[in-house]
Amino acid sequence: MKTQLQNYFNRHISLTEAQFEEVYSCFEIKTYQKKDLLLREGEVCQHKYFIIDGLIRSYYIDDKGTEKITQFAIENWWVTNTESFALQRPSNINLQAVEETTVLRIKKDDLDVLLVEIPALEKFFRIVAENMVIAIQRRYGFYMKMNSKIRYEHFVEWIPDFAQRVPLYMIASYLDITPEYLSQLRKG
Amino acid sequence: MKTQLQNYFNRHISLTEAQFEEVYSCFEIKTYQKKDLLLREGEVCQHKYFIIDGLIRSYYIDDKGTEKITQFAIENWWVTNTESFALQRPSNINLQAVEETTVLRIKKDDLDVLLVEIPALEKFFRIVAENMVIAIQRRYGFYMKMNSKIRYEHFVEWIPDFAQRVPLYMIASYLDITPEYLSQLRKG
DNA sequence: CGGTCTCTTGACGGAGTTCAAAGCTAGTGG
DNA sequence: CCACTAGCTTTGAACTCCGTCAAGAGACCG
Repeated sequence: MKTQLQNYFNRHISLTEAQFEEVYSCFEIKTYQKKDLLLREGEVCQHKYFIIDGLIRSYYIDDKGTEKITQFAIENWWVTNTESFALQRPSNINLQAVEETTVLRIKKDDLDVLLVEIPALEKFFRIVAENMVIAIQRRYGFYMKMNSKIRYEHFVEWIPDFAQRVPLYMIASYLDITPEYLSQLRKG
Repeated sequence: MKTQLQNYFNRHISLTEAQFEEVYSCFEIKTYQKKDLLLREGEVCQHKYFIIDGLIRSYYIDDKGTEKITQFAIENWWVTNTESFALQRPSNINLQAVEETTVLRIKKDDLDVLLVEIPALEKFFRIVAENMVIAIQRRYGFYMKMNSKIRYEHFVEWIPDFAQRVPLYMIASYLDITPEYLSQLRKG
């Protein structure tokens, strides 16, 4: 658990043992049961979460009362609602555990202090943010180019892991297809 | 021009006069004519651009040979192809001046050096990257929720500036509508 | 003026949604 | 170990939004 986080930091920056200890001491271990909410729509997001094990989804409820999934995240991913966290505004999405999920989480206040004390962390989170930009752009780029069928095939092929662990109707929602139409696609 | 950049830095961090001079000395002034390319598909993106004046679009050509616009940027915005720049991979998009455009640009190599010498810049670009995440998520979030008509109305109302300076068919492309259908929408 | 770039019109077709209903499946309690 | 229920997936028919194609009308520029 501790080494899992440490390995992640070491991918991008090098912290001394003492520095990492200081960082780690700011994190809190939390386990969420299936369907527990990490963040509720309307609340201000106070944490960044590093997923040790499990699966988180980010979703909102549209005008018609339908759940719309905007993101999945698994082991070794960072999750938060960037907008709510950075600007300290009410969140427009929910974060929910799809499975039983264990995370290391850090409070915004603690992170702000750490960023001042250990400037290398600025670089770390800059890179994390840039990678997020790249990931989001890739996703929506692909998304706009391809039709539903190809989106689904790509999803299954590219992240088979998710296809196993997540019910179909959630995949449909994430791909912005109705479950009914996805059903059609899987037939033919 | 110099103060325009300085003001932008000061929004997020405070640099001493000497530090800013060092930073500024790494930037180069460039003016592009209408239709000039700042970055061509297939090239590796070597610069971040800060727009002093003008209007840039980011686009690619799809399978059918149609231009697809993924982004507009104007005065006081940063532009680059994040993926190509950060990972030093061939770009999948073009950056082009829609009007005559003046920018301050910085090379990746020079920026990398600056980031080491002036760690405050790490914070600056972390925030810029986070803001980009927020902007992209807002855009595509809105995008997925709303139909073409509302997307167009929102675009005109929200950024009337662009609606003035950019031909309709580019707006259509950006909103992922055909020019023909946009024409329909504007009628009714 | 002639050409190129931009915007509009209308007929048609297709991808994907909606609605209503039924079939499956797995977990739960008796 | 069976029965029941809630959660998940499938079906099919009607409908809608939006793209495609082909053509024409302005508008701007040399």
